[in-house]
Amino acid sequence: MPELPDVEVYRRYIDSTSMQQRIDNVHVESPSILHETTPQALGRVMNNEVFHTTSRHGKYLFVELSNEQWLFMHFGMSGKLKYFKGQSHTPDYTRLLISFVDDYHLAYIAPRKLGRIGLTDSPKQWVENNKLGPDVLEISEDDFLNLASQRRGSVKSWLMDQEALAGIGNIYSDEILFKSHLHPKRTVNSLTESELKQLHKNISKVLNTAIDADADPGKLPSSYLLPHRDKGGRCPGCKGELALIKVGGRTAWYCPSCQVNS
DNA sequence: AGGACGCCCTGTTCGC
DNA sequence: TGCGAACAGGGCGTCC
Repeated sequence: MPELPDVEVYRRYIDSTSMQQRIDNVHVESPSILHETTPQALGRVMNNEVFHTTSRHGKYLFVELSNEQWLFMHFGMSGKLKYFKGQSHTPDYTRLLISFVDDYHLAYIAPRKLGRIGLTDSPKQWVENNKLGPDVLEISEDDFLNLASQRRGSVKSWLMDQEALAGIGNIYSDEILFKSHLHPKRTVNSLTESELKQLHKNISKVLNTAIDADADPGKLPSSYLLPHRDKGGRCPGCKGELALIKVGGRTAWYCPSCQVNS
């Protein structure tokens, strides 16, 4: 589930818990989550350093160490973080445990080991090498319109394509399309300029609202789709039953009355 | 280019 | 009740 809002909440969590503490151990429980590095290299680079700054691009979280190397984390479908005291309290499914002095720890938890973790000396370069599109909260209206003009296919697939726009996943694409009254299968080239401008505004509104709600769907306004996005769920607007289709191999929930494919 | 699919991985939910 | 199948989610690779 971790999409841009979740990752931004994790970034702030690290900022408020884990900065400026000497790292005295790095334990990799599941080496398969490492991307182009090894447990030994991770330990060598991180031991005796401290976290300096954090940043985020799309669904990727970057943490700068005091030696100017960066740790990056991606959370796959089930990843999260937990900061705690006392190693005996290590959560289940901890795949990476970063231990600070005085028995404080930061756990990277991922029941489904689909996330990945690695090192880079430049987040900017890393984003380029991995062909990530612009962070979707940073993109201007003009650039958004320009990107749309180069795109065909369904609007939902476009929003979720990390090479096109970085940060939106399945859950929040549904929410953004609901707020924009757009059917998930509407083609990008069929969208009017005014629909695109509205879509661009709604991306920021929805994602920022989610961040303010700690990326907890239960804390979102009941006028949002997500609290109702389940079997038997009803549209908070017209009260009609929500529908379920596959778009790009993903489950898309939408309101067939409020989001018409025309 | 983009859609359809399978795969990764595992806890949870569904169907018989 | 109990079992296995299907599903969820993000990303990547392959085929068309």
